[in-house]
Amino acid sequence: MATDQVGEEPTILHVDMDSFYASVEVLLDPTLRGKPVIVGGSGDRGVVASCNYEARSFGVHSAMPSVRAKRLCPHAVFVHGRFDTYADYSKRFHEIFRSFTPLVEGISLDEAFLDVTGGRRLFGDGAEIGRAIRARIRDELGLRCAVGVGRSKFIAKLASKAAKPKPGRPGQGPTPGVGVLVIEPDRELEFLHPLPVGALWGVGPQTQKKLDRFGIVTVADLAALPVDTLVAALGNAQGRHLHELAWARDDRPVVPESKPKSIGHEETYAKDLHDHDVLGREAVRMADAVAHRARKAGMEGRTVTVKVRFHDFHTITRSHTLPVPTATAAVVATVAKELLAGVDPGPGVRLFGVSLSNLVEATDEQLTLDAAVADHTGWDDAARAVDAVRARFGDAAVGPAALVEADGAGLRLKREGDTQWGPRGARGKTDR
DNA sequence: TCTGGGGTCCTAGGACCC
DNA sequence: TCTGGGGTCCTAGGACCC
Repeated sequence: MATDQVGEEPTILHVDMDSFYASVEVLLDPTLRGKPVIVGGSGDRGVVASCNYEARSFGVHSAMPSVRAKRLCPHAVFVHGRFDTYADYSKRFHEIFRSFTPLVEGISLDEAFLDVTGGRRLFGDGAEIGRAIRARIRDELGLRCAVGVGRSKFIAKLASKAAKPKPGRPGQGPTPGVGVLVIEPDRELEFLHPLPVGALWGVGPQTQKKLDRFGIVTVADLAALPVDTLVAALGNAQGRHLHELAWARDDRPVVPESKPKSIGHEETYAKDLHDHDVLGREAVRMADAVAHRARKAGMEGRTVTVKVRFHDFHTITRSHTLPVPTATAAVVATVAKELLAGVDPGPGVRLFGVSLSNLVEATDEQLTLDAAVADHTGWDDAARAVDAVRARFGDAAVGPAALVEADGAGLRLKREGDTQWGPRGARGKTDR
């Protein structure tokens, strides 16, 4: 029994749904079957979030501007994403995953890693589990997926990609994939080294450009480069990481259920905004959404960040860290507006966003305070909550931040002896 | 071609503390 | 003091992923 676990290679699965959002849309509206379907914004500034194989056969792919997708595939059906619905489906196939192992790590709505090392005696080897999962997802949900199996997350992910169908020519169906692909430990390098470097996790367009200068095209080329050279070119963390990956070394564990580190909301506007007041109202709306989601997640955060993207795509962020975490919309909005005061929207703002980070799990006291302030149920409740925080964490926990105070138009954040707190970004740095 | 919205992680400089 | 060095936190930006 013990020998079964000791010295054994882990078995990791990566499950990747086939064109997930678009497939769910076809499922919910069977008249779409057989037609090219594109999920995403259809406006001038929209992009493709997902598309089915009928659309892909015309060269459409995720992240492509919708304007271009329309040109490539004029008869495509555009649908707006219904992310709550996708999340429901995601929950359902996660339940299927969890019937094979508790070690399930979702990396997006449509992808997950499974560590099935402990379940092999019960359910069979990786390939068998992969086939069982595919069959259940097909039979119970009517969806398709590809499964990669390997000794590590990274190999499993590359394997699932290789197991997927390939888009055919326009008007023709896709070439079916193998569905489940197992990469045995002794075949890893054989599988990995011929792939283009861009296949590696963490190699995007910018990194690719840098690697081009060394004449690196394949993973084998990358593996042949000394680590020090790579570190000099890409920095310490990325250089070492990519070198390890190029030799198929990846010991990152499958981690189920991790807490979020930030919660944000942002929007690209159909027409640029130029007006400070309009932006201020947007800040309130976004702060509201962010605070609501934070409370729902049972989290609160100390750092509020605003993000502004100008018409020319130049993007800036301004942030401020509070002494005490919050999940109160009014507080987040106040900080966001203060930060915004140091930004000139004159050139035209195409995107604006608010996010909350430095997250911690909410304490009961803080939630009571938030609720009291947010609902205006009464300052007595708020004061009691503050007292509770003081009693538990000391004066320092609430002293510097003091309270949120109603003042006519809304709420203002008060800090001790502070006449001009707020964006320190206003200390001479330009926005360009 | 003209670039969404949700995130994660890394880097680098400065402040501050011991 | 002609000034060390490490650690941690904050801010801003950038690359990347799905």
